[in-house]
Amino acid sequence: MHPVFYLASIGTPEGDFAVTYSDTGLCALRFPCARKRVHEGSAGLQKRQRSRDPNAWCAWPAKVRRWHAMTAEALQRALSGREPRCLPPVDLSCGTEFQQAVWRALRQIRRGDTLSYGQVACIIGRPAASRAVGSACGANPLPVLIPCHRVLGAGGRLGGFSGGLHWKRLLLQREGKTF
DNA sequence: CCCTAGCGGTGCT
DNA sequence: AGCACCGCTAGGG
Repeated sequence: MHPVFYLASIGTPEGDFAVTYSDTGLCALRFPCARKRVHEGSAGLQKRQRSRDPNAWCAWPAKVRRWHAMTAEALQRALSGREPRCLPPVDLSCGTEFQQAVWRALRQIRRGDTLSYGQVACIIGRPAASRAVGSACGANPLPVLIPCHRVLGAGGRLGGFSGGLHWKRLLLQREGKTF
């Protein structure tokens, strides 16, 4: 059974986000104007369908269309600093065990809260792996929705952000944090 | 502010 | 197996 991905985009005031669904859930989201392709280099993508093609859109399983509607609403809410009401099922299977452990931890950080990379490392039981936590955050396939922007450097430093620090600042600002 | 050493996961060769 | 990345951190100018 070959993997199937469904590609779409979500328009927001900040631009168009690209999203990808697998047959088990939402699996990737890219910031507007981010050139990097999702799942590049994988053996997958045998079959893919774009929302720009209305016929392809109609051919999407109902469940995926449902997920897409949920994702669009969640993204709008998250971008305006509110907590998403609900998310579609999420497919994080592209990550290693370590990365998935980090991503799970990130999902527990509530709006308006922040942790340091070191604190996340402690939470997942690898207190010396703060640097690796940073790498795992950078590999987060669902930025914004999995709030890697809520992880800061020790001592309240802003730290990094793969998608560009302006996004991190904006997201934190929308959640009432000043940077 | 800078620099350094030490750290752990990941991907490429 | 080795190695060069990295969204790190603590310590010392």
